[in-house]
Amino acid sequence: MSIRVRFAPSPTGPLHIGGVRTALYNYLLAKKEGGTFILRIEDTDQTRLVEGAEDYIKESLEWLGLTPDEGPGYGGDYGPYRQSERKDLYAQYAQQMVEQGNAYYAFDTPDELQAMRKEQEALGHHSAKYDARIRMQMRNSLTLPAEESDILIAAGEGIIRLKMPHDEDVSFVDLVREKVTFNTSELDDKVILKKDGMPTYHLANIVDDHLMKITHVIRGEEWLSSTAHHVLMYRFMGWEAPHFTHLPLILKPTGKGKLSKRDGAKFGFAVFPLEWHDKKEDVVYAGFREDGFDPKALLNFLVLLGWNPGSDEEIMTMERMIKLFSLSKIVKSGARFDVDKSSWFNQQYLMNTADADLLAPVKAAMPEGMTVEDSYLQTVIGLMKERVHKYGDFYTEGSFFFSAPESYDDKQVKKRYKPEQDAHFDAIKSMIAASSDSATLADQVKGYLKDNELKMGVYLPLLRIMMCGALKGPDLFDIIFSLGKDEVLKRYDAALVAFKGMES
RNA sequence: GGCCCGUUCGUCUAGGGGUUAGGACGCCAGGUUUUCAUCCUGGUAGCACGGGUUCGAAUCCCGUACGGGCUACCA
Repeated sequence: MSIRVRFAPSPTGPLHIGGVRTALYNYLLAKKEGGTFILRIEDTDQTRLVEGAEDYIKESLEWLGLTPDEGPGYGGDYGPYRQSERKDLYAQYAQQMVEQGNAYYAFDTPDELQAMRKEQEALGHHSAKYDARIRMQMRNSLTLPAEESDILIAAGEGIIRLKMPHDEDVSFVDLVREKVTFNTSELDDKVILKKDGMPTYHLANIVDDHLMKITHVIRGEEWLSSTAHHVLMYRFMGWEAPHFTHLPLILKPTGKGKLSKRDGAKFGFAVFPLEWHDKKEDVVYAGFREDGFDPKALLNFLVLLGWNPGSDEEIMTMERMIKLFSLSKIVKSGARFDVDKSSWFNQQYLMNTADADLLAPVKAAMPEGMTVEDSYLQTVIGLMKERVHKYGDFYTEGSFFFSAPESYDDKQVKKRYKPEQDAHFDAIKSMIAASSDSATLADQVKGYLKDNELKMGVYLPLLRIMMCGALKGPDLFDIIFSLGKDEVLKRYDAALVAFKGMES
């Protein structure tokens, strides 16, 4: 049977980086095995829906290149792929479990539940669960006379809870952790069908995974504790459960807790693939795209956060990741997000990509109001790409390619510049004015310096500062030829004036 | 608190009874360069702790500590 996996986010906000990695692992397994990668929108909590979140999720997946084979807007034979549109499907299964004695109706109001928890707390039971010990004290179809429950059910007052069996070990195999066991007496009677007729995650999940013929569930570790409930439900329904794989969480750089929404601003990096404007909070959360990352580099960085190919190979294309991916090499422990390494991956990507392929994304990162010719920009890309980490860096680190320096490294100038050098600089200037190509000019200038017993370490750095403002950047003569003679001579004159103003 | 999961350089990880505990990021030093970056060479730094099992434990077992997750009519 061919593999079918799903990525099932909830549209309650932007997709975060942990979700991106979950999507990636699902995608990789599907592609490796010639299977199907499905996007399912888990929007069963109508109160937490956020406008634009579903579109954001899709746009993110598209940007990353993790395009679903099936999903809302992507077609597929197992739709609809939005749980809210499948609402009518779920009740019958919950109903079936009630009839089988595996579930029951409960009528407790939120107030009553809260009162129960308070009461239990007072008795010393920390965060009490609605479980076998408690359920006979509550208002439900197990405790109320049948006629009374029937009336309440008919009036739409009931919700459906799973009835956990008494003292039974439920085990399942997690492909990363091997065997995991829970005892049902530790498990609560989870709500599976809510008052509004919507299923909770647990019901919707197993029903849809079954109906959509999902073979492998790959999700975050936060779901590990409820997996026993899911396994039990598969058993109640007489369905075969899929294989489970729980992914270690991505932690804050401090290692304290899982990475969350606000950590980006706190630690200085994006936690979302795309920038997200939270209208409710009126906050803009940074995105990797807007920060100048290439999605391929991001994915390469993420795939190694919790998985390895079993070798020292680190720089991988998507094809390579697909080829090498395997669930058995997924790591068990949580991984911290390392900003430095993420930007190293992006730099590696830049260095290994052809200038022409970099043109479009670099253009996209261009500051507002700037206009640059493609051919020139491509030259700059070629000269700068091993010196930058992100797309925007071409304009900041390489600002001198686009405008004359606004200031000069005066410390370095003072160290080297003397007015007596002016005559030699004039000679160099005329060489530039007469030059026709970079290599020849370099030879001429260096030859001149040698012939006159002048130090390269004095004149060349000064010439560079005239062009760039500081001692950094690509080959000096390449810069000169990229800028063009007019611009070079203009900068030359302006710099010399500035240099003279500095010494004194 | 309870249950579940985890713990190898600062970080990401390899190694799963006998290894000088390997690689990558970062950092440091040297080389290359007019400079920066790249590149090359070298260095820094780690098996959480305590008991067992064993001729031998980073590796297997138990305990402890620490960390994480879950503990909603949220996902």
